[in-house]
Amino acid sequence: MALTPAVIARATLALGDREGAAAMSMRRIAADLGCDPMAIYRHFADRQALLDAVADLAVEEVETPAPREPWEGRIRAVLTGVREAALRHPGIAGHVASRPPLGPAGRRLAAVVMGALAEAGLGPGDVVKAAQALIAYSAAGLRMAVEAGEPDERWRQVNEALRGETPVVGSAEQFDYGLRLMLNGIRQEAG
Amino acid sequence: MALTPAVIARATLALGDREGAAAMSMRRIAADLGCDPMAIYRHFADRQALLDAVADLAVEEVETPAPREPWEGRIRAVLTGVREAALRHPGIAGHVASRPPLGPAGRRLAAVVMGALAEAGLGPGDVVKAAQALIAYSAAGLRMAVEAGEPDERWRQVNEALRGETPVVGSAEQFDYGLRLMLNGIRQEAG
DNA sequence: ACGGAATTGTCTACGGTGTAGACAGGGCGG
DNA sequence: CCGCCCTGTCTACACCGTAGACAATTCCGT
Repeated sequence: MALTPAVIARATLALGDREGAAAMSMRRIAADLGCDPMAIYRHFADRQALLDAVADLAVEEVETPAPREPWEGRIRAVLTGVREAALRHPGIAGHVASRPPLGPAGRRLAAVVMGALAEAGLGPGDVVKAAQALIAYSAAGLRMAVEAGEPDERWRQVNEALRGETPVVGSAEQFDYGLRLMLNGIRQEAG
Repeated sequence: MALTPAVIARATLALGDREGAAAMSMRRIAADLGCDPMAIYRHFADRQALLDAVADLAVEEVETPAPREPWEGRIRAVLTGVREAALRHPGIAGHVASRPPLGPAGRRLAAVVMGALAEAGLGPGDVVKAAQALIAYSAAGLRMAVEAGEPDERWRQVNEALRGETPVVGSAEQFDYGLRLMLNGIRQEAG
Protein backbone atom coordinates (compact mmCIF):
# COMPACT_ATOMS: atom_id res chain seq x y z
CA MET A 1 0.00 0.00 0.00
CA ALA A 2 1.41 3.34 -1.06
CA LEU A 3 2.21 5.58 1.86
CA THR A 4 0.00 8.70 1.76
CA PRO A 5 -1.29 10.98 4.49
CA ALA A 6 -4.75 9.41 4.21
CA VAL A 7 -3.42 5.86 4.48
CA ILE A 8 -1.30 6.73 7.48
CA ALA A 9 -4.14 8.54 9.23
CA ARG A 10 -6.59 5.70 8.63
CA ALA A 11 -4.12 3.11 9.88
CA THR A 12 -3.45 5.20 12.96
CA LEU A 13 -7.14 5.59 13.69
CA ALA A 14 -7.68 1.84 13.38
CA LEU A 15 -4.68 1.14 15.56
CA GLY A 16 -5.99 3.50 18.22
CA ASP A 17 -9.39 1.83 18.10
CA ARG A 18 -7.82 -1.58 18.55
CA GLU A 19 -5.15 -0.87 21.13
CA GLY A 20 -5.84 2.47 22.73
CA ALA A 21 -4.22 5.87 22.77
CA ALA A 22 -0.96 4.65 24.27
CA ALA A 23 -0.36 2.46 21.23
CA MET A 24 -0.34 5.41 18.88
CA SER A 25 3.38 6.09 19.04
CA MET A 26 5.31 6.83 15.89
CA ARG A 27 7.21 3.58 16.18
CA ARG A 28 4.10 1.51 16.81
CA ILE A 29 2.22 3.16 13.94
CA ALA A 30 5.15 2.56 11.62
CA ALA A 31 5.33 -1.09 12.66
CA ASP A 32 1.64 -1.37 11.87
CA LEU A 33 2.20 0.14 8.45
CA GLY A 34 5.26 -1.99 7.86
CA CYS A 35 7.50 1.01 7.30
CA ASP A 36 10.19 2.97 9.06
CA PRO A 37 9.05 5.41 11.75
CA MET A 38 10.76 8.27 9.98
CA ALA A 39 8.85 7.61 6.77
CA ILE A 40 5.79 9.12 8.44
CA TYR A 41 7.64 12.41 8.79
CA ARG A 42 7.70 12.69 5.01
CA HIS A 43 3.93 13.18 5.16
CA PHE A 44 3.34 14.90 8.49
CA ALA A 45 5.42 17.63 10.07
CA ASP A 46 5.31 15.95 13.47
CA ARG A 47 3.27 13.65 15.65
CA GLN A 48 0.86 16.42 16.60
CA ALA A 49 0.01 17.09 12.96
CA LEU A 50 -0.69 13.41 12.40
CA LEU A 51 -2.97 13.22 15.42
CA ASP A 52 -4.81 16.33 14.24
CA ALA A 53 -5.48 14.59 10.95
CA VAL A 54 -6.64 11.42 12.71
CA ALA A 55 -8.95 13.45 14.94
CA ASP A 56 -10.50 15.11 11.94
CA LEU A 57 -10.97 11.72 10.35
CA ALA A 58 -13.01 10.57 13.34
CA VAL A 59 -15.10 13.72 13.27
CA GLU A 60 -15.77 13.30 9.56
CA GLU A 61 -18.31 10.61 10.46
CA VAL A 62 -20.67 13.19 11.94
CA GLU A 63 -23.43 14.17 9.53
CA THR A 64 -24.41 17.76 8.88
CA PRO A 65 -27.92 18.20 10.30
CA ALA A 66 -30.65 19.36 7.94
CA PRO A 67 -31.08 23.16 7.95
CA ARG A 68 -34.83 22.74 8.32
CA GLU A 69 -34.39 21.50 11.86
CA PRO A 70 -34.73 24.07 14.66
CA TRP A 71 -31.46 25.68 15.71
CA GLU A 72 -31.33 23.99 19.09
CA GLY A 73 -31.73 20.59 17.48
CA ARG A 74 -28.90 21.30 15.08
CA ILE A 75 -26.56 22.31 17.85
CA ARG A 76 -27.49 19.29 19.89
CA ALA A 77 -27.03 17.03 16.88
CA VAL A 78 -23.57 18.33 16.10
CA LEU A 79 -22.26 18.28 19.65
CA THR A 80 -23.61 14.87 20.59
CA GLY A 81 -22.59 13.61 17.16
CA VAL A 82 -19.01 14.66 17.74
CA ARG A 83 -19.11 13.20 21.20
CA GLU A 84 -20.38 9.86 19.99
CA ALA A 85 -18.03 9.72 17.02
CA ALA A 86 -15.11 10.43 19.29
CA LEU A 87 -16.20 7.78 21.76
CA ARG A 88 -16.42 5.27 18.93
CA HIS A 89 -12.70 5.92 18.47
CA PRO A 90 -11.42 5.90 22.02
CA GLY A 91 -7.81 6.07 20.95
CA ILE A 92 -8.14 9.51 19.45
CA ALA A 93 -11.02 10.84 21.56
CA GLY A 94 -8.69 12.49 24.03
CA HIS A 95 -7.01 14.36 21.22
CA VAL A 96 -10.31 15.41 19.68
CA ALA A 97 -11.16 16.95 23.03
CA SER A 98 -7.80 18.65 23.40
CA ARG A 99 -7.67 20.79 20.30
CA PRO A 100 -9.89 23.25 18.48
CA PRO A 101 -11.59 22.07 15.29
CA LEU A 102 -8.65 22.56 12.95
CA GLY A 103 -9.41 20.10 10.14
CA PRO A 104 -11.99 20.48 7.39
CA ALA A 105 -14.59 18.25 9.05
CA GLY A 106 -14.23 20.04 12.35
CA ARG A 107 -14.54 23.42 10.71
CA ARG A 108 -17.60 22.27 8.78
CA LEU A 109 -19.33 21.32 12.03
CA ALA A 110 -18.23 24.49 13.79
CA ALA A 111 -19.80 26.44 10.96
CA VAL A 112 -23.08 24.59 11.47
CA VAL A 113 -23.08 25.54 15.14
CA MET A 114 -22.35 29.17 14.36
CA GLY A 115 -25.07 29.26 11.73
CA ALA A 116 -27.56 27.90 14.23
CA LEU A 117 -26.53 30.49 16.79
CA ALA A 118 -26.95 33.28 14.28
CA GLU A 119 -30.41 31.96 13.48
CA ALA A 120 -31.20 31.93 17.18
CA GLY A 121 -30.71 35.68 17.15
CA LEU A 122 -27.25 36.22 18.58
CA GLY A 123 -25.13 39.08 17.25
CA PRO A 124 -22.01 38.28 15.23
CA GLY A 125 -19.58 38.66 18.12
CA ASP A 126 -21.74 36.65 20.47
CA VAL A 127 -22.09 33.89 17.89
CA VAL A 128 -18.37 33.23 18.01
CA LYS A 129 -18.18 33.47 21.77
CA ALA A 130 -21.15 31.18 22.30
CA ALA A 131 -19.81 28.69 19.79
CA GLN A 132 -16.47 28.60 21.55
CA ALA A 133 -18.22 28.13 24.87
CA LEU A 134 -20.25 25.23 23.50
CA ILE A 135 -17.21 23.63 21.92
CA ALA A 136 -15.20 24.07 25.09
CA TYR A 137 -17.94 22.50 27.16
CA SER A 138 -18.27 19.55 24.80
CA ALA A 139 -14.56 19.02 24.75
CA ALA A 140 -14.42 18.97 28.53
CA GLY A 141 -17.28 16.49 28.74
CA LEU A 142 -15.57 14.29 26.22
CA ARG A 143 -12.29 14.47 28.09
CA MET A 144 -13.99 13.46 31.28
CA ALA A 145 -15.72 10.55 29.58
CA VAL A 146 -12.42 9.36 28.15
CA GLU A 147 -10.43 9.75 31.32
CA ALA A 148 -13.12 8.36 33.58
CA GLY A 149 -13.11 5.29 31.37
CA GLU A 150 -9.41 4.74 31.85
CA PRO A 151 -8.27 2.58 34.68
CA ASP A 152 -7.22 5.06 37.34
CA GLU A 153 -7.75 4.66 41.05
CA ARG A 154 -8.46 8.35 41.52
CA TRP A 155 -11.22 8.46 38.93
CA ARG A 156 -12.66 5.27 40.36
CA GLN A 157 -12.97 7.04 43.69
CA VAL A 158 -14.66 10.06 42.16
CA ASN A 159 -17.21 7.87 40.44
CA GLU A 160 -17.62 5.69 43.51
CA ALA A 161 -18.47 8.75 45.60
CA LEU A 162 -21.21 9.69 43.19
CA ARG A 163 -22.67 6.37 42.12
CA GLY A 164 -26.26 5.78 43.09
CA GLU A 165 -27.20 9.34 43.77
CA THR A 166 -26.21 10.89 40.49
CA PRO A 167 -24.78 10.03 37.09
CA VAL A 168 -21.14 9.18 36.86
CA VAL A 169 -18.63 11.81 35.83
CA GLY A 170 -18.50 12.17 32.08
CA SER A 171 -21.70 10.26 31.41
CA ALA A 172 -24.03 11.14 28.56
CA GLU A 173 -26.71 12.21 31.03
CA GLN A 174 -24.29 14.55 32.70
CA PHE A 175 -23.30 15.94 29.32
CA ASP A 176 -26.91 16.50 28.28
CA TYR A 177 -27.70 18.35 31.46
CA GLY A 178 -24.90 20.84 30.97
CA LEU A 179 -25.81 21.26 27.34
CA ARG A 180 -29.37 22.07 28.34
CA LEU A 181 -28.07 24.71 30.72
CA MET A 182 -26.08 26.33 27.95
CA LEU A 183 -28.94 26.24 25.48
CA ASN A 184 -31.23 27.72 28.13
CA GLY A 185 -28.71 30.47 28.58
CA ILE A 186 -28.40 31.10 24.89
CA ARG A 187 -32.14 31.27 24.37
CA GLN A 188 -32.35 33.83 27.12
CA GLU A 189 -29.42 35.81 25.76
CA ALA A 190 -30.96 35.87 22.30
CA GLY A 191 -34.11 37.21 23.83
CA MET B 1 15.92 20.77 53.53
CA ALA B 2 14.17 17.60 54.60
CA LEU B 3 12.34 15.88 51.80
CA THR B 4 8.62 15.86 52.49
CA PRO B 5 5.60 15.81 50.18
CA ALA B 6 4.99 19.50 50.84
CA VAL B 7 8.57 20.48 50.09
CA ILE B 8 8.60 18.47 46.87
CA ALA B 9 5.27 19.87 45.73
CA ARG B 10 6.30 23.45 46.45
CA ALA B 11 9.59 23.05 44.63
CA THR B 12 7.79 21.51 41.67
CA LEU B 13 5.29 24.34 41.54
CA ALA B 14 8.07 26.93 41.60
CA LEU B 15 10.00 25.05 38.94
CA GLY B 16 6.94 24.94 36.72
CA ASP B 17 6.39 28.65 37.21
CA ARG B 18 9.97 29.37 36.23
CA GLU B 19 10.50 26.97 33.35
CA GLY B 20 7.13 25.73 32.18
CA ALA B 21 5.28 22.46 32.18
CA ALA B 22 7.86 20.61 30.11
CA ALA B 23 10.47 21.16 32.82
CA MET B 24 8.45 19.27 35.41
CA SER B 25 9.96 15.88 34.76
CA MET B 26 10.93 13.65 37.64
CA ARG B 27 14.58 13.99 36.76
CA ARG B 28 14.42 17.76 36.45
CA ILE B 29 12.48 18.13 39.69
CA ALA B 30 14.97 15.93 41.49
CA ALA B 31 17.87 17.96 40.13
CA ASP B 32 16.16 21.07 41.43
CA LEU B 33 15.77 19.49 44.85
CA GLY B 34 19.32 18.16 44.81
CA CYS B 35 18.21 14.60 45.29
CA ASP B 36 17.88 11.39 43.32
CA PRO B 37 14.85 11.12 41.03
CA MET B 38 13.73 7.94 42.78
CA ALA B 39 13.68 9.68 46.14
CA ILE B 40 10.47 11.40 45.09
CA TYR B 41 8.79 8.04 44.74
CA ARG B 42 9.16 7.54 48.47
CA HIS B 43 6.64 10.34 48.94
CA PHE B 44 4.40 10.07 45.89
CA ALA B 45 3.12 6.92 44.25
CA ASP B 46 3.92 8.23 40.79
CA ARG B 47 4.30 11.38 38.74
CA GLN B 48 0.56 11.78 38.42
CA ALA B 49 0.08 11.84 42.17
CA LEU B 50 2.77 14.48 42.51
CA LEU B 51 1.16 16.67 39.86
CA ASP B 52 -2.21 16.29 41.57
CA ALA B 53 -0.65 17.60 44.75
CA VAL B 54 0.98 20.50 42.94
CA ALA B 55 -2.31 21.38 41.27
CA ASP B 56 -4.06 21.44 44.60
CA LEU B 57 -1.32 23.67 45.94
CA ALA B 58 -2.01 26.22 43.21
CA VAL B 59 -5.73 26.08 43.87
CA GLU B 60 -5.18 26.58 47.58
CA GLU B 61 -4.59 30.26 46.87
CA VAL B 62 -8.25 30.79 46.01
CA GLU B 63 -10.23 32.25 48.88
CA THR B 64 -13.59 30.93 49.96
CA PRO B 65 -16.15 33.62 49.15
CA ALA B 66 -18.29 34.96 52.01
CA PRO B 67 -21.60 33.07 52.37
CA ARG B 68 -23.46 36.39 52.55
CA GLU B 69 -22.74 37.04 48.90
CA PRO B 70 -25.43 36.04 46.39
CA TRP B 71 -25.06 32.54 44.97
CA GLU B 72 -24.14 33.69 41.50
CA GLY B 73 -21.36 35.87 42.84
CA ARG B 74 -19.97 33.00 44.85
CA ILE B 75 -19.88 30.71 41.83
CA ARG B 76 -18.28 33.39 39.72
CA ALA B 77 -15.73 34.10 42.42
CA VAL B 78 -14.69 30.48 42.78
CA LEU B 79 -14.45 29.72 39.07
CA THR B 80 -12.62 32.87 38.08
CA GLY B 81 -10.47 32.52 41.19
CA VAL B 82 -9.39 29.04 40.15
CA ARG B 83 -8.80 30.23 36.63
CA GLU B 84 -6.63 33.11 37.76
CA ALA B 85 -4.72 31.07 40.29
CA ALA B 86 -4.00 28.46 37.66
CA LEU B 87 -2.85 31.07 35.17
CA ARG B 88 -0.50 32.48 37.80
CA HIS B 89 1.13 29.04 37.72
CA PRO B 90 1.32 28.26 34.03
CA GLY B 91 3.39 25.15 34.53
CA ILE B 92 0.66 23.32 36.36
CA ALA B 93 -2.39 25.05 34.84
CA GLY B 94 -2.80 22.39 32.19
CA HIS B 95 -2.93 19.73 34.87
CA VAL B 96 -5.39 21.70 36.99
CA ALA B 97 -7.65 21.75 33.93
CA SER B 98 -7.21 18.06 33.22
CA ARG B 99 -8.38 16.48 36.43
CA PRO B 100 -11.35 16.74 38.77
CA PRO B 101 -10.83 18.56 42.06
CA LEU B 102 -9.22 15.71 43.95
CA GLY B 103 -7.23 17.53 46.63
CA PRO B 104 -8.55 19.20 49.76
CA ALA B 105 -8.47 22.73 48.34
CA GLY B 106 -10.23 21.64 45.18
CA ARG B 107 -12.89 19.80 47.14
CA ARG B 108 -13.38 22.79 49.39
CA LEU B 109 -14.09 24.99 46.38
CA ALA B 110 -16.31 22.38 44.73
CA ALA B 111 -18.33 22.31 47.93
CA VAL B 112 -18.77 26.09 47.78
CA VAL B 113 -20.12 25.82 44.24
CA MET B 114 -22.52 23.04 45.22
CA GLY B 115 -23.72 25.00 48.21
CA ALA B 116 -24.42 27.99 46.02
CA LEU B 117 -26.33 25.84 43.55
CA ALA B 118 -28.42 24.36 46.32
CA GLU B 119 -29.20 27.85 47.54
CA ALA B 120 -30.20 28.79 44.00
CA GLY B 121 -32.95 26.22 44.27
CA LEU B 122 -31.64 23.20 42.39
CA GLY B 123 -32.56 19.73 43.59
CA PRO B 124 -29.83 17.51 45.05
CA GLY B 125 -29.20 15.55 41.85
CA ASP B 126 -29.15 18.65 39.71
CA VAL B 127 -26.73 20.35 42.07
CA VAL B 128 -24.11 17.74 41.33
CA LYS B 129 -24.78 17.72 37.62
CA ALA B 130 -24.71 21.51 37.35
CA ALA B 131 -21.53 21.67 39.41
CA GLN B 132 -19.85 19.18 37.15
CA ALA B 133 -20.97 21.12 34.11
CA LEU B 134 -19.55 24.33 35.54
CA ILE B 135 -16.29 22.68 36.49
CA ALA B 136 -15.99 21.04 33.09
CA TYR B 137 -16.61 24.34 31.37
CA SER B 138 -14.05 26.14 33.49
CA ALA B 139 -11.50 23.42 32.92
CA ALA B 140 -11.96 23.65 29.18
CA GLY B 141 -11.60 27.42 29.20
CA LEU B 142 -8.46 27.11 31.25
CA ARG B 143 -7.04 24.50 28.92
CA MET B 144 -7.68 26.71 25.95
CA ALA B 145 -6.04 29.67 27.64
CA VAL B 146 -2.98 27.58 28.46
CA GLU B 147 -2.66 25.97 25.07
CA ALA B 148 -3.38 29.12 23.13
CA GLY B 149 -0.56 30.73 25.07
CA GLU B 150 1.92 28.08 24.01
CA PRO B 151 3.94 28.65 20.90
CA ASP B 152 2.11 26.58 18.32
CA GLU B 153 1.53 27.51 14.72
CA ARG B 154 -1.90 25.95 14.68
CA TRP B 155 -3.16 27.95 17.64
CA ARG B 156 -1.63 31.06 16.18
CA GLN B 157 -3.78 30.53 13.11
CA VAL B 158 -6.93 30.05 15.13
CA ASN B 159 -6.32 33.27 17.03
CA GLU B 160 -5.30 35.10 13.89
CA ALA B 161 -8.58 34.20 12.21
CA LEU B 162 -10.52 35.69 15.10
CA ARG B 163 -8.46 38.70 16.09
CA GLY B 164 -10.15 42.05 15.64
CA GLU B 165 -13.67 40.84 15.39
CA THR B 166 -13.90 38.86 18.60
CA PRO B 167 -11.85 37.92 21.63
CA VAL B 168 -9.10 35.42 21.19
CA VAL B 169 -9.67 31.77 22.07
CA GLY B 170 -9.32 31.17 25.78
CA SER B 171 -9.47 34.83 26.77
CA ALA B 172 -11.05 35.99 30.00
CA GLU B 173 -13.81 37.74 28.09
CA GLN B 174 -14.59 34.54 26.24
CA PHE B 175 -14.64 32.67 29.53
CA ASP B 176 -16.97 35.18 31.16
CA TYR B 177 -19.42 35.00 28.31
CA GLY B 178 -19.78 31.23 28.55
CA LEU B 179 -20.06 31.43 32.30
CA ARG B 180 -22.90 33.93 31.94
CA LEU B 181 -24.66 31.53 29.60
CA MET B 182 -24.43 28.76 32.14
CA LEU B 183 -25.59 30.93 35.02
CA ASN B 184 -28.49 32.13 32.89
CA GLY B 185 -29.36 28.53 32.25
CA ILE B 186 -29.13 27.61 35.91
CA ARG B 187 -31.29 30.49 37.01
CA GLN B 188 -33.91 29.40 34.55
CA GLU B 189 -33.67 25.78 35.61
CA ALA B 190 -34.01 26.69 39.26
CA GLY B 191 -36.74 29.25 38.86
C1' DA C 1 20.12 0.09 76.07
C1' DC C 2 19.80 -2.96 72.45
C1' DG C 3 18.15 -5.52 68.29
C1' DG C 4 15.07 -5.68 64.71
C1' DA C 5 12.10 -3.31 61.65
C1' DA C 6 10.60 0.29 59.05
C1' DT C 7 11.65 4.50 56.54
C1' DT C 8 14.42 7.17 53.41
C1' DG C 9 17.61 8.05 49.85
C1' DT C 10 20.88 6.15 46.06
C1' DC C 11 22.21 3.61 42.15
C1' DT C 12 21.64 0.99 38.09
C1' DA C 13 19.06 -0.53 34.44
C1' DC C 14 15.05 -1.37 31.30
C1' DG C 15 12.20 -0.29 27.81
C1' DG C 16 10.22 3.04 25.88
C1' DT C 17 9.57 8.15 23.51
C1' DG C 18 9.91 11.97 19.46
C1' DT C 19 12.71 13.31 15.95
C1' DA C 20 17.27 15.39 13.69
C1' DG C 21 20.57 14.24 10.05
C1' DA C 22 22.93 11.61 6.67
C1' DC C 23 22.28 8.30 3.06
C1' DA C 24 20.18 5.30 -0.85
C1' DG C 25 17.12 4.16 -4.55
C1' DG C 26 13.79 5.14 -8.05
C1' DG C 27 10.97 7.94 -11.09
C1' DC C 28 10.56 11.93 -13.84
C1' DG C 29 11.60 16.26 -16.46
C1' DG C 30 14.93 18.57 -19.39
C1' DC D 1 21.10 10.31 -20.74
C1' DC D 2 21.98 13.12 -16.83
C1' DG D 3 20.61 15.19 -12.74
C1' DC D 4 17.31 16.28 -9.39
C1' DC D 5 13.74 15.52 -6.23
C1' DC D 6 10.82 12.64 -3.73
C1' DT D 7 10.38 8.86 -0.69
C1' DG D 8 11.81 5.59 2.55
C1' DT D 9 15.74 3.79 5.68
C1' DC D 10 19.14 3.79 9.14
C1' DT D 11 21.54 5.47 13.00
C1' DA D 12 21.89 8.24 16.83
C1' DC D 13 20.64 11.65 20.45
C1' DA D 14 18.63 13.23 24.39
C1' DC D 15 15.22 12.41 26.98
C1' DC D 16 11.35 10.05 29.75
C1' DG D 17 8.93 7.20 33.96
C1' DT D 18 9.91 3.88 37.11
C1' DA D 19 11.06 -1.21 38.84
C1' DG D 20 14.38 -3.51 41.88
C1' DA D 21 18.30 -4.16 44.79
C1' DC D 22 21.14 -2.01 48.25
C1' DA D 23 22.83 1.15 52.11
C1' DA D 24 22.05 4.27 55.72
C1' DT D 25 19.40 6.10 59.22
C1' DT D 26 15.79 6.47 62.48
C1' DC D 27 12.37 4.72 65.44
C1' DC D 28 10.10 1.39 68.63
C1' DG D 29 9.12 -2.36 71.68
C1' DT D 30 11.19 -5.09 74.85
